[in-house]
Amino acid sequence: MQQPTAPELEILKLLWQKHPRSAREIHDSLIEKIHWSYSSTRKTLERMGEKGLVSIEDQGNKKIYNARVEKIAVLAAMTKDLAKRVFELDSPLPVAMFADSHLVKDEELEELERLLNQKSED
Amino acid sequence: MQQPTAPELEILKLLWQKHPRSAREIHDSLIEKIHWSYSSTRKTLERMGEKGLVSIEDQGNKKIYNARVEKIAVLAAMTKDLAKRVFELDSPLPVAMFADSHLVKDEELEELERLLNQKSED
DNA sequence: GCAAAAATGCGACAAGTGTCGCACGATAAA
DNA sequence: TTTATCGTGCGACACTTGTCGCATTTTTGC
Repeated sequence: MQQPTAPELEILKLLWQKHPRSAREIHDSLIEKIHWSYSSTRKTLERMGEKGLVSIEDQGNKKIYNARVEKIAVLAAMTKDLAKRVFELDSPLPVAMFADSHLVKDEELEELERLLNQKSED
Repeated sequence: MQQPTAPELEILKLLWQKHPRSAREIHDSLIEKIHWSYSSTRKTLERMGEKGLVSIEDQGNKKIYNARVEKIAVLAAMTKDLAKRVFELDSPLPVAMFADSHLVKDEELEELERLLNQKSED
């Protein structure tokens, strides 16, 4: 799975909270974290579509965006990348570490653990 | 501190093991992990010099390279980036997580912990 | 029905990165 | 000293990413 860049991740976080959303809605929520123009939000969304990170649907003449990658899967992949590529760890990191993240709900911890333990293809 | 890219990190890991080294030596060790040409190793080294990741010294007519950023500092920065940017965690991650990494010696755990606990400037 | 506001479709540009290749001076081996 | 090798200095090119702007088409509030 393609790893999202920093701004892309912020957009995904929004969509994970609630989707679908329009570019305008995403932009308005995003603006607090990323100070850039509406054009930048749109272009980033377009590129995320190309990468498969979001799906783009036409609703009449408007477009609406949905996250196309799963939250826990992305978080797990990024974590495993750090563990493996940076720390060269072979054993999986404990989920406990991330239990405090408000991004991860209790019910999701199990899934995160499962994914963390799963050996990834390099 | 500039975060190293993936290939840059591999080079740093080599230098942290033993430096200074020549471009040739680095390349020969690196080739097992990264399959690219000697030119690529050299260019990457050159760019790392510009970024301040390595220092480049002339020894006679040859050049030798030294890591210019500290191992534990880099590892801590990358870890904190994940915790904060990805998981939006405020409390620091426990060092225990990385105790198994062969990159981190026991004596270094303390320093890593100190750095992990240190709030970073965003 | 029309003008203002919003959404789209694109194109653009600079910076950063991955990845080479080539020409030239320095060195070491024959 | 002549040559084969090695190291260095650069330039180059394609792609990705950050970040916009503009011209058109739609939508919508009088």
